[in-house]
Amino acid sequence: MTVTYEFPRPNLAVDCVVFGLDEEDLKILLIQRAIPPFEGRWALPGGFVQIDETLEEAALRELREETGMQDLFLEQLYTFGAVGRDPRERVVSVAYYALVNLGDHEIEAATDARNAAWFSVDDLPQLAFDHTEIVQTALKRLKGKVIYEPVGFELLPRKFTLTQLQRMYEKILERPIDKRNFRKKILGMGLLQELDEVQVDVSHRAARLYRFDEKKYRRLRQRGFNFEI
Amino acid sequence: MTVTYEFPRPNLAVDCVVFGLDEEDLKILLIQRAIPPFEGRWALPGGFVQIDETLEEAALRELREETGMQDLFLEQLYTFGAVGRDPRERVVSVAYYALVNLGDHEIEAATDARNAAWFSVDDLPQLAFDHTEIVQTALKRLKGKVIYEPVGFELLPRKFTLTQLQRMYEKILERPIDKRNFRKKILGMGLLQELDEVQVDVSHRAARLYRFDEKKYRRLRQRGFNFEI
DNA sequence: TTGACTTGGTGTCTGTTTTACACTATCATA
DNA sequence: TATGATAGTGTAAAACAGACACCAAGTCAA
Repeated sequence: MTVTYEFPRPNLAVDCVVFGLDEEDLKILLIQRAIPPFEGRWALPGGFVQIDETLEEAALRELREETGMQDLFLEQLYTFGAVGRDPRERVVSVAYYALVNLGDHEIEAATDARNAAWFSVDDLPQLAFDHTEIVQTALKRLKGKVIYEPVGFELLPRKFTLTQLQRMYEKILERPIDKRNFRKKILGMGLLQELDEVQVDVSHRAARLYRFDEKKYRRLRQRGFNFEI
Repeated sequence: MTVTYEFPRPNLAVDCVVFGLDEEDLKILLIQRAIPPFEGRWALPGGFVQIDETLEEAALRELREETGMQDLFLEQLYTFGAVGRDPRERVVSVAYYALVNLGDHEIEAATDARNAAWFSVDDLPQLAFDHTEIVQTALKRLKGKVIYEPVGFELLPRKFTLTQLQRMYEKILERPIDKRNFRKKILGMGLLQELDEVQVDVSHRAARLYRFDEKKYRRLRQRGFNFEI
């Protein structure tokens, strides 16, 4: 099955920057390419957009096919259209990004991918295509976004401690935050629900657990509340 | 000359939201379509991306061809990829936006456009395709951006009064701003160069003229200075 | 069982920023 | 020379941001 057009068209692709967080680092999900070009090289999960699916559908499909990941919230990042970014032919790629909790998702390599794995953002391998630039753009955007929207909760497990939350902000913003000021501010926003539970299996005083109260968030957001950190 | 591909491909387009400002209103540049679909309907300037040009080059070319506008700074806005957004066939469109001073640019309708004209953003005609959605997205972005970057100067003539500057912020942000606080803040940033000139031909006390000092802006920006309004 | 270690949890003070607010100055024109 | 239009200016109060240090609770090992 082939198609004929009057003028040549760029091929249209999507790429996904999926962020995760563990105790150590902010991480990104990469796949190892099983086919040329850049066979064997690590790359962002992604692929070509089919004629009858939206861009976001394409991104979700490729993520599922290549990494087994499902049900995540994608946000559009930027569209990369440099003429030589793919050595085969003209490819324009719409990049998306997502935040996930590492524990919630089992990854599994599949179609077109030899392997899928998490890499610390400050220790990435050499990437295929212009994917290093895409990752840089995503990091910048995440950093910019986390300041004025409580967006990072998706990186944490549903129940978390204030210290975990603070570490997350410190990792994304790449600067230390004062513990007392942070707690004052974040509790003052009224977005956290204090639970009657504490950490278990820790070899020191157990910290209280909290969870993100999405209802309160939506209420406050509607009123134009300011979530700056 | 035709081309044949193994799989169908979306057609790739660009669209431009060009903002301008006059004494009355924030405006947007529209063209009246000379060809179907939506013949005669007003639409954003834009068109298909050629195989050997970048997205931004395509946007600049279309602007020049359709409106005569040249030499403007485009910033990528968002990529619109809904499946039925163009009635003819699948078209994915990368939207750009720009700010210009109305006085600096003569517009002239050309290729594919019957006419080109400025429309007040709160009195737009019915637009072709999903262009109303694109305009809404651009307005939201402009509003978000103007708060933390001194971006609006491009909307004003090179020499302007503080009142003109304040009116611009009020029009974009859609809220009144206190005159004294505004002046304190904006002068405190050190981005404005006070000129030895005042308005002429006004039937009241003439206001001092200022201009935007791009050098100072770049210096401050490098140091991570905060330009919040 | 006690002491050392680890992380949790808390309040105050100070300087800065933001906001609210009203009158005089200058110029043109009638 | 009076009127009308816009320019230009300062202060006080409140809110916010940032710096800073110690005790509490639990685990573990001697």
